[in-house]
Amino acid sequence: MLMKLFQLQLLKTVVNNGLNISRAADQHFVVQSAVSRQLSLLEDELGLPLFERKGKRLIKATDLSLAIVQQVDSIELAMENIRAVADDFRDGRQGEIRIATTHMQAKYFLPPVLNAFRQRYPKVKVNFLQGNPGQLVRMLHDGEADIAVCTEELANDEALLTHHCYDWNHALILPEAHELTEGELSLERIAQHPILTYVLGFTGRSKIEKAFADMGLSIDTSFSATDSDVIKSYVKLGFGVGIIAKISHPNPEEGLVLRDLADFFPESVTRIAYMKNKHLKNYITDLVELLEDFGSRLKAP
Amino acid sequence: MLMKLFQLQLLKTVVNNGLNISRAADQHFVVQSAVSRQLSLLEDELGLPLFERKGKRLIKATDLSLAIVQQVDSIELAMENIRAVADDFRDGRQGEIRIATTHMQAKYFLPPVLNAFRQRYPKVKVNFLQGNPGQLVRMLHDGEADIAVCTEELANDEALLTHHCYDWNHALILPEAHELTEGELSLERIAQHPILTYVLGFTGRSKIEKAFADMGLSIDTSFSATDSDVIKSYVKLGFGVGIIAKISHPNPEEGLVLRDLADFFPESVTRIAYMKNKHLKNYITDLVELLEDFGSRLKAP
DNA sequence: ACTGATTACGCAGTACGTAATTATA
DNA sequence: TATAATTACGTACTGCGTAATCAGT
Repeated sequence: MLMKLFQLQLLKTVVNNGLNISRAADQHFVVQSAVSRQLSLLEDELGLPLFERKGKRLIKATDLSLAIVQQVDSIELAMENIRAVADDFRDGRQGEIRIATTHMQAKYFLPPVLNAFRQRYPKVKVNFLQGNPGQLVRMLHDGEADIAVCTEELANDEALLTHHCYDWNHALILPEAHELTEGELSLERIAQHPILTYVLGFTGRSKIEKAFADMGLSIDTSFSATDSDVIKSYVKLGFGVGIIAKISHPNPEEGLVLRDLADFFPESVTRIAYMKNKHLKNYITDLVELLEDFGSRLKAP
Repeated sequence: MLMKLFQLQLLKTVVNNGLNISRAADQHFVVQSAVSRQLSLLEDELGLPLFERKGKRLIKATDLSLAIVQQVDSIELAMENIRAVADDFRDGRQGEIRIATTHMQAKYFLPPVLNAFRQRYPKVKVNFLQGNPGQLVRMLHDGEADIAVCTEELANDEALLTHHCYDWNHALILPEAHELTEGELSLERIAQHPILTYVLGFTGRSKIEKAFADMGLSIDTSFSATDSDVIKSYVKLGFGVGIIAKISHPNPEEGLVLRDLADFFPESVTRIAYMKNKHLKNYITDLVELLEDFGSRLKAP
């Protein structure tokens, strides 16, 4: 086991920085020559090249390098786990939690949950990382976030463990006095108006598309946002009718009318996810439980 | 990440050697004081004790230590994987393979498979590690073996990946001129004789016990062995009737009679197993395929 | 010319070994 | 008294930084 962990980490950083040794050196707070030397030593020990070179320029990472980088990920995770366990034992009531989530969850679902959490763990720092579901998954993989809360994508990733949180439905949000505020609703009627909803990859957008397509209806979705509030604002301004998560309009609001669309789109499921092999600090485990509790209580009256 | 890998490995060795620092030091080819110092430094860094001490004696590993040891396992696996991948790239046609298996597989199923394997990879060294199924699983976990081939236990272990290999049945092995060589067989008739079969935990022994118990029959199993050959020898000497895997008596043999017992005991399944996160060298992957091929061909005439 | 990788050399810090010290069984 | 862990001290080695060199764009 002469192979040093630091050498492996350097390799990872080089590979993840476009094969630029200088940049990698900066990130590890050492000079280029040091990195160059360590990588040479590693190559010597393995008896194989880590890069395809053109003179002194690195052209391409070998398959070996890529395989090593994967293993380094797992090693670094284990190292972080050790630190996390130690933190738990030192003082399980303080620390930090990084929650990757979407705007909708952060604004409409999480506030009461985090309020309860904060009462139990007043010393834990809570950080939000926002992004689309694809980005959230990446954040988990890269160790930038501890847990993710969102609606799509999470279920299909082998490396993730997920918990069910809550089910929700879409709703129509209309300007006051819009013709759709009256009478029986139908996808046909809705399709005749410009539709304001979430950007692709977000909070159930795919289900909306599909429902209209299945009925052979084409819709005008020239306006989309990641964010229910933005959608509501433009609905108010008369840009069209909004389709948003029902829970993102909890209270009646001046100038807006909400109508349920549960009959037209399938239920969406919000889930909690984290990396399978990651050690969850005790307060994170507790937060996951809180999320499940609050989630299941949403259904009940 | 000041935490050094070597420190963590020392900790693991100490924990796995009854908290004896001196012994751990020997295993790593350093002196006691060095280990003692490194562990102190690790404790300082983590800010927590790794052991409960009574004066200068180590009494007990803390939960923290145990958690660390787990993570170290995963780190060491990753390191070995890196070496394995490198070996593959250097020369994928040579190396070593350590097969953990039982006597029955080693003697009656594996020979033709390994013959085929040897022709493809003449330079690969093949090592057998024999043991009972429980030991085989431990060998996989501890990295002493690359793959295991056996009948029981393998299916329930979360950390293992398994492949189906082949199904087999039990058979009765009798001395010539035994009364059971004639007439219709039944568990009742068999139960009237002393039964020679495998020791507990082996090759379907549990299924034998159960079949008799389900019929309310008690059997005399005062003699048992891990090994079909031993059983056969004693059957020949008139110690009783043998129940063995049918495939461990492929050819007629002077003084012995074989009768099928497929109707009385459920089929047993032989499986191939290896650690989920382990990198399999290409020739190991090939061997697994060979095992599956030969296994599936057993059924066909 | 300039960016970026490799090689050469002196220096500092880390970790080992020897040995003395302390504590338990 | 014997075994085993901790502490003290001198030494060797590993790996950094500075700087010079070399190779592409």
